[in-house]
Amino acid sequence: MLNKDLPLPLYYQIEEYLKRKIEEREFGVGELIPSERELSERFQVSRMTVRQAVTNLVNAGVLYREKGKGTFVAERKIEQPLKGLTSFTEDMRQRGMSSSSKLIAFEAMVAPGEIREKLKLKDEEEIYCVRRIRMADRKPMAIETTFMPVKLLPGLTEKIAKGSIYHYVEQELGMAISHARQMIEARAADEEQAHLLDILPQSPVLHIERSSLLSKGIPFEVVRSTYRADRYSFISDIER
Amino acid sequence: MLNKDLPLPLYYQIEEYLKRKIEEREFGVGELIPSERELSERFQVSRMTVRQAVTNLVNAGVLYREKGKGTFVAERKIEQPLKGLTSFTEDMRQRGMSSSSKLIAFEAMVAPGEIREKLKLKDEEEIYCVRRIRMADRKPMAIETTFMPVKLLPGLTEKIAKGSIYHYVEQELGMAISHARQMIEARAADEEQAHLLDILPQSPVLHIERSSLLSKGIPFEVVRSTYRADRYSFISDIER
DNA sequence: TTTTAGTAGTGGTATAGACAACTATATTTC
DNA sequence: GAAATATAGTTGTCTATACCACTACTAAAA
Repeated sequence: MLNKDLPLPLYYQIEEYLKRKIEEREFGVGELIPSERELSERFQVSRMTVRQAVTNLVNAGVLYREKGKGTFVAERKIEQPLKGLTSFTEDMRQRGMSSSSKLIAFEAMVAPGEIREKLKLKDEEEIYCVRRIRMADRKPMAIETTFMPVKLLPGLTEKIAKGSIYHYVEQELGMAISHARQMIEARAADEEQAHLLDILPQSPVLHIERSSLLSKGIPFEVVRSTYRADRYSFISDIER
Repeated sequence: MLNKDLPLPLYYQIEEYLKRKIEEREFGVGELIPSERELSERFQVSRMTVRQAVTNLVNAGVLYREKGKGTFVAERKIEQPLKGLTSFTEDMRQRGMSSSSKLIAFEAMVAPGEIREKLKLKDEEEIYCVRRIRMADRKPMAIETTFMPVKLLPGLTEKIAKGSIYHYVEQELGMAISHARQMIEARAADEEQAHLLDILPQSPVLHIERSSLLSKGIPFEVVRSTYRADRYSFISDIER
């Protein structure tokens, strides 16, 4: 069942096995999975190795344990995983819509005070300011303004900014965004926003400001977005 | 340093030790903590036990590891922890405001179709419907309508509904809400909402619908809230 | 019939060791 | 001096075992 020659850890292969069985409904929601001792016997690994696999899935919310009884398959939280930390591109894809962008501003500038503080930059340090209209199914969905330190994105070009910056950062630069804080407000659209989003002035809009950090807590970006309320709702899962 | 007679696991005592040292700035942000072997030597426990403690703190985001180098103290994510899953009462307390409620409806009724589906109830099953105006610093902040299965809250009274239902559920009934899904939208206030919130009709409001589950995935409540946009913004932390 | 005690099975905690993969530094070799 | 090589220290993975606490069931005792 397991391949000891593969460069993949055994506990990881066991995780994949368990997830597959759950996916295939062989282990149904609320049901017991085989005991740790039985799995270690079946896969010919030590119980500690099985335990590492099961513990990871418990932490991920896929399984839960009850002392003296066994380990059970947890209720699925999600129809779509709907990870909170996704790019606009990915967000729209998950919602089953096509996405595109219209770049309306792309410049490097000295960071204004408020942004400088949030990105923890020194005085005079430069940032990119990228302003885009985000389209879903070819209709305006949001206005998005992104501020990022120039020093973190040496090779950023206008061409990249027209697509997915997240994709560039993760695939090309190999950096990973680890967490973010968001503030969500309801506002009334001003004249400019209404014009760009093709709605009436004073229409309700969802305003989101997100500050994202790379691993080790390095501030990466501040994003201010204004979404059409009639086309967008923000969904999040909350734990504990 | 550790007490082997205490009914507390050794790994837990090591977790507390490490968190204390970080709190006291003895292990500063970004600095190396002692290696796993050194800690196991110091506390006279096996390395696996130290590893369990460190792994838990890595999962909690307090530490991060780098292979071949060591384990480091992570940047603090939070000024206030700002847990997502809090009651209105707790939410306002964290924001430094006093909270109170005005009960405007409290009744048991057969669940309408939409709510029945979300709470996974059988036909004809009854729910409580609690409608409250939520006040912060004595001014209206939100209108909140809560739907809960009667069978889960046998002793719910109007008196309790005037205060914190979450407090009653957790402290008196001993049930714990484990996770929730929220949908957040921007809307324009209708006549009734505007009147209850003391704002002008068509003012922007934040509409939040939350579905909460107890452990093991039992649906507990559906809450629909309408917040004054000029007084409230929704803040959340997102991982990975 | 009811209660009590036993027993087998579960996850929870902990040990002592082993080797692999990776990083940084020092040493040797060219 | 520069490059290749050792080596010491780190986390990553894994083993084989042990005993504890808890649950569910069974068998014996009241």
